[in-house]
Amino acid sequence: MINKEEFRKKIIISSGQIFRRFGFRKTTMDEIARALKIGKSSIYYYFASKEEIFEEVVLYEANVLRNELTTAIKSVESPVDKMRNYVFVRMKAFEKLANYYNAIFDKNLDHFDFIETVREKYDREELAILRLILYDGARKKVFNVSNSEYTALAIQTTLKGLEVPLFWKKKELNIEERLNAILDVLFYGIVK
Amino acid sequence: MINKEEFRKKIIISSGQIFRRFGFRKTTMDEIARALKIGKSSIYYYFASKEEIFEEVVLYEANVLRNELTTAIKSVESPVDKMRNYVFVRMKAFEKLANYYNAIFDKNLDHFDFIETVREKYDREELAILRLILYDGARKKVFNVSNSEYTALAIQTTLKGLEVPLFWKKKELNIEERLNAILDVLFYGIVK
DNA sequence: GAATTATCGACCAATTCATTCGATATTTTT
DNA sequence: AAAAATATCGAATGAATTGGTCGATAATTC
Repeated sequence: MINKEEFRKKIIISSGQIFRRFGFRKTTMDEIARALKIGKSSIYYYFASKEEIFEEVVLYEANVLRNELTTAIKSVESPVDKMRNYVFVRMKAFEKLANYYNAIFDKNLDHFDFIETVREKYDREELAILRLILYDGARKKVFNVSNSEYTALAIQTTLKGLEVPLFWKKKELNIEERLNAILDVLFYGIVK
Repeated sequence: MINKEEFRKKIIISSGQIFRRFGFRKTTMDEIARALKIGKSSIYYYFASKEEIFEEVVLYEANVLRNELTTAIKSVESPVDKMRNYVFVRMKAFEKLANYYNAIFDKNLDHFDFIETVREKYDREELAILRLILYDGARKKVFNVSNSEYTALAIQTTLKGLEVPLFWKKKELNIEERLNAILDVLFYGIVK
């Protein structure tokens, strides 16, 4: 009916929801199998281990976010709108990310470096995107930035600042109400 | 510093958060102890078993909801406002209840009857409250109900209808957006 | 009908977990 | 300050859970 690769993806998506909800340790292979209505041993035909599934879930989820952000940027023309959209979507994504942080920090620390690598890569990409938007905006004289590199770093840091509560309380953030305030602060002094 | 009964309550509140988040099975005594910064064995000085803690958590949480609802009713005068407040608070409470349903259904089915008893009691009380408000409103001629008993049952059934999704998907309901619609439907044909 | 692909039940070793228990602090009472 | 009562904990345990293996056997493809 469907090929192996597709079924792997099916497992990734399904188990992703469980990992997100319960974290790595508290998610059992039995649960993953039950959710897919297959035998537990069948999973090992597609994946070598629980860890492998989890790592692919993280990778997959990172890609989903990447795509959402790319779409958000492409859907508008002006650099100002691009930046606004990016920040908006990225902030909305935190609510989902919150659950992944639980899953990740719950994990045995042995393979923590894998997550770190994924995150570092994501951060580098983000920085490049921000830099590009800012640079373009400066060129078109809608942004008032002298050094796109530094401003990109500043914006990213603000964005990261929103994540900090996730490390402390395992609750969703109330992004909605802060959204406009933060957007204003971010753009104050940048937009001409 | 504080007496035994107070410390029991502390345990109930603290472990309640964990139960709510992970369910009965996935909550460990170690976690409960760690959250309270005490040794695992110390818990058994206050409670006989994990089950006992859980049951008291359910009881406690039911009381919290009870109080919230009572306050919501007492804070206003007219029967119409009372009814509106009750329905509103009860609906808002679902978001919290959603987590408890997870905790409860996750539990071994052996002691399911305990939960059922608690719920039945709660339902009876709710019915009495609704009936009282309706009866009072009818007497004051602000409600157009001929049989408070039946109307109370109808309203409770609608309220319960909102819970059904909790049995299927383990997600919070988006109460907010349905709120006004449902309030309108509920009161349509009742308020004079 | 042989070869390949996919699924599964039964099993295992390792770990996790709730609970027990004796020892020892800490506080209260006498 | 001794005795009694209250409170805390580390270590141990037996039972249950869990990630993973393996051989058998379907189901599908060639």
